[in-house]
Formats: sequence, C-alpha cells, structure tokens
Amino acid sequence: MKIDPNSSADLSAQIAAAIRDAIMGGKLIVDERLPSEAELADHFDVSRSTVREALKRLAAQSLIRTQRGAQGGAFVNRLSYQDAYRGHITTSTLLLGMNNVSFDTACEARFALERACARLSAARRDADHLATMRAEIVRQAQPGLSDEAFCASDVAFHRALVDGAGNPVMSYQLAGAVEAMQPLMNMITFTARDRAEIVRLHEEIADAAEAQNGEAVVTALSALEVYTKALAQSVFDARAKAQAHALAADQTSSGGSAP
Amino acid sequence: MKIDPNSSADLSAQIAAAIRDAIMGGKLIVDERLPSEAELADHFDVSRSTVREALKRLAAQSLIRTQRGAQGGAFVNRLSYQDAYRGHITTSTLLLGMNNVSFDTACEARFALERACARLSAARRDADHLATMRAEIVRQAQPGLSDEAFCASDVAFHRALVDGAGNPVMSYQLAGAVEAMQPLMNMITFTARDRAEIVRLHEEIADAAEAQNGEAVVTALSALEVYTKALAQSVFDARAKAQAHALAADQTSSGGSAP
DNA sequence: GGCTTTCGCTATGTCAGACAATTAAATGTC
DNA sequence: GACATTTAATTGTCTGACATAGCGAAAGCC
Repeated sequence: MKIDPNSSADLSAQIAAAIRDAIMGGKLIVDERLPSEAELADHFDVSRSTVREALKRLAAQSLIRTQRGAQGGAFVNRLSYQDAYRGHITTSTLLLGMNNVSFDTACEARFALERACARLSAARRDADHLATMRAEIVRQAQPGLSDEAFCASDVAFHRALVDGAGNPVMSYQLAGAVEAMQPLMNMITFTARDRAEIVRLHEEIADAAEAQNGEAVVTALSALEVYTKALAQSVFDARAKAQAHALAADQTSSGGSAP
Repeated sequence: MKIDPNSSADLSAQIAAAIRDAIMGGKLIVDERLPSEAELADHFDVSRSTVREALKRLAAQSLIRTQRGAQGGAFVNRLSYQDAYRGHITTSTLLLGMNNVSFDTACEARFALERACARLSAARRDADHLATMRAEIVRQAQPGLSDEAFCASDVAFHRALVDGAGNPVMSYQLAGAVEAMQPLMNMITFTARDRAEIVRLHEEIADAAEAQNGEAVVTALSALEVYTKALAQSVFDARAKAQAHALAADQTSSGGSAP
C-alpha cells in the first residue's frame, strides 16, 4: 500500500483510497485487523490525525469498524445487506432531491424495476410477504391516517412485494428506487378517493401475488404507475395554477416588481 | 443541530449524523457553506479534530466538498450522478464479494432488472447508444482479447443498452447490478466458442434495439441469462471436480490429514 | 485610470504531544 | 480454581502550533 507523494489531493483521501483499494482487491479480507493508527501513521509517514481522518472516511462507507481497547483496532467490515440498504437509500434520496429529477422520471424507473420483480415475487412469495402486504393495505384504508404515514405504508407494501422475489441482491437494488420515491410522494396530498383507488390497486396486486399470477401483478403495477403519474400531474398542475393566480393578484395590487 | 451528550457513540459520528440529517431535511441547501471548523467545534463544544473527523465522514459520502483559503470552507455538495454511480458500484461490488452471493442470484437480479430497461431502451435509444453497442461487439469478437477485457466490454455493452432508456435514475440503479457482476464474471474462463455465442446474442440484442423491437430485446436478454448461468455452472462444476480429484490424489499419496 | 504586485486575512491541511476511556490479557490473591 | 487487580495496547478527544491555499484589498507602477 503506497501513496503518491506528488499528488495534490488530501493525504487522508489518498490513504483512504489506498486502503479501500486493498480491501476491494482482496489484499485485506473480511474481519482482518488493520495495523494500528500509530503503525499506519508510521507506514505512510504521516501523523496519526491524518490516518484517523482516512479511517473515518472508510468507516463512513461501512468498509471498516473500529474497536477500542487492547486487541482493538480497525477491522475490515463485512458489508451487511442492512448497511448497504441504508447507504443506498440515503444516496438515492439525495440524488433525486438535489437534481430536480422529475416525478415522472423517478416514477418510471421505480415501476419499471418493480415490474422486474413481479413475476419472481408471484412465483416465490411466502405467507409472510402476503401477510405484510395485506396488513399494509388495512393500514392504508384507515381513515385519519396522515399523508406521511400513508406513503410510509405504501413503501412497506412495495418492499414486501419486492422481497417476495427472494433475491436479496434485487431487494437491495430496488430499495433505492422504492424508498427514494417517498419524499417525492410526500409532496402529494391524497384525497380519500385517491387513497381508495390506490388501495384497490394494492389489493389487486396482493390478490395476484396470492394467486401466483405474475402477469396480473405486472398489469396491476402498470395501472398503479399510470394512476400515480396522473395524480401527481393533476396535483402539480393545480399548484402551478394557484401560484400563477397568486402572482397575477400580486402584480395587480403592487404593480409588479420586475421587468 | 444538536447532539446527544449521553450517547455512547463517537462524537464525530454523532456530529456527522446531525449534519447529514440537516442536509437531508433541507435545512442546509446545495452549495450552502457550513460554518467553519472552528465555529462548528464551538457550536458542538468539541475540538476541531473531532469536527474534522465528522466532516471527513460526510466528504466520503460526497455530501460535502471542502475548499481551502479565505472564503473557503465546507459546502453542501450537489450529489452528481457520477459520484452516485461510483459509490453505488463500490458498495454493490463489495456486497456481492463479501457475502458469498451465488452467481445465479446475482445473475438473476441483473438480467431481471436489465429486462426492465429493455422496452424503454428499444423505444428511445439514439444512434450513439447503438454505435457503442456495435463497437463493443466488434471489440468482443477480436481474438487475443483477455478475459478481463472481454468482461469489461460486456459491461460497456450492457451499460449502453441501459443508458438507451434515457432515464438517468434507472441507469443509476442498474449501474450496481451490471458493474458488480464483473468480478464474478472474471472468475470465468471463456472459450472461443463461449465468446462467439455471447457475441451472437449481443448482436441479436443490438439488432432488436435497432429495430426498436422491445420484445425481441427481452427475449435475447433472457437467452443470454440462460446461457450465462449454464456457462458458469459448467465452469464451477469442472473446477469442483478438479479439486475433488486433486484432494483424492493428495489423500492417496499422503494418507490424508483430517479425521 | 488601469494594470500588476504585494500583503494580509481566513480557512483548511498537517503535525506533535498529551490525556482519557476502554478492553483484553497478565498477574496476583485467596 | 475463582476472583480481584494491575498492566499494556489501542482508539477517542483535546490543545496548540505551523503550513498552505486562495480571495480581496491595498500598494505600487505605467
């Protein structure tokens, strides 16, 4: 493990990259202990603080974990599905939130990918997955549920569907697409009629999954995609109209403020 | 932004979490400058080193960038697709590599998700995407190409197909599934006959994409999935057989070493 | 005036050394 | 042998210092 003394990048970033490469290249294996901070500082000829900053970078990516005390140190971490999920969801949410991704684009990606799980899920889902889906449908039908809770339940429902495929890699990849939609969905106010229609489509999906009819799950998901997009469109249209109206009123009263 | 003084977790981790929450919650917006390290140290009542470790954690996730000099500091970073791609691929690769994910599981997830892009890609791909696919096919047909280069070209081909869908969110989500397969594919030695068959299927995919026939792309992808799985199975079987044979020979010559 | 150069300020990057907290192992005690 | 104590190793945190980078204002020059 070496770093380039001529590089202009931060030493801590270079050291983190060197260790990351060693892990990804198999030179450091899972649960192996890294040299102590003092030894690493010696090896890279930097101070302990610099090494620590590098290790914190790796810890932020769940590549290592640290343990205090004698026999402690930094250990190569086995990246768990749970850790990977969390990071993936965080990144996906920020990516959508910071890049003005349109509702349609995110929605299209989400449903396209979810349909990819539909057939496998219909074939393999077990009783637990079905029970979760049914339970979330019941929750969604409860009056007085906040929009946030409704969206959260929606996510839980779809996650159960995806998990039903029994492929953890797929569940991981889908987690980003499904969960990152939640902030976008939270921008929508659902009327009772909207909720009823969504619940109806969820029931259609659950029924199809119970009957192990993959084709019907795909069809219902497509219907849900169309309905969701239309709903969002109408909400955004109404909001834009209200804003234009407010702007016009403002200009009438104050005479406007810009050319 | 507050931290819990009773928490047992590292202060730097708590501070990083607090700032991360502020960013995700919209309290800090893109390109906004964070307080200086000294000010943050003051605010959280910790030393500058601790603040720096927290900031390095965030930098590792591309949530902030830092700039030296007067008017410098830490700024909320707009998470670019490129940064998100890189992180996603790293995580996916490690997840597959560290959890003994079977080739079949990863392969199933990859092709299921890729089929989800197929119809959109067939409908929307532009000349560039087609050109990239054709170019990679040419590369793959060249004799003398190393297995690694063949796999890399395979990834580039499929990425072009996925990008053809024109949905950057989908491209991002797929990046993990497609690229993380590469290390697994690299474990396979391809015979000339294997490569020819894969190239043939790639041509089928490119032809279908050119004809904007989504259904045909899906069919060809499924055929490629079946072929890839069978190929991997035969390679692994042969390897296991060879190992069993070597073990038997070893036991015969040395009398064995285990109960 | 318009241009370049210099200087100073502020912020991050790095270093050195110290102490606190934690934990496992070694040691001592009964 | 079981239990308590000490010891050593290691990470976590703090303090203070200096190096380095970059912006902006001031100074100098034409």
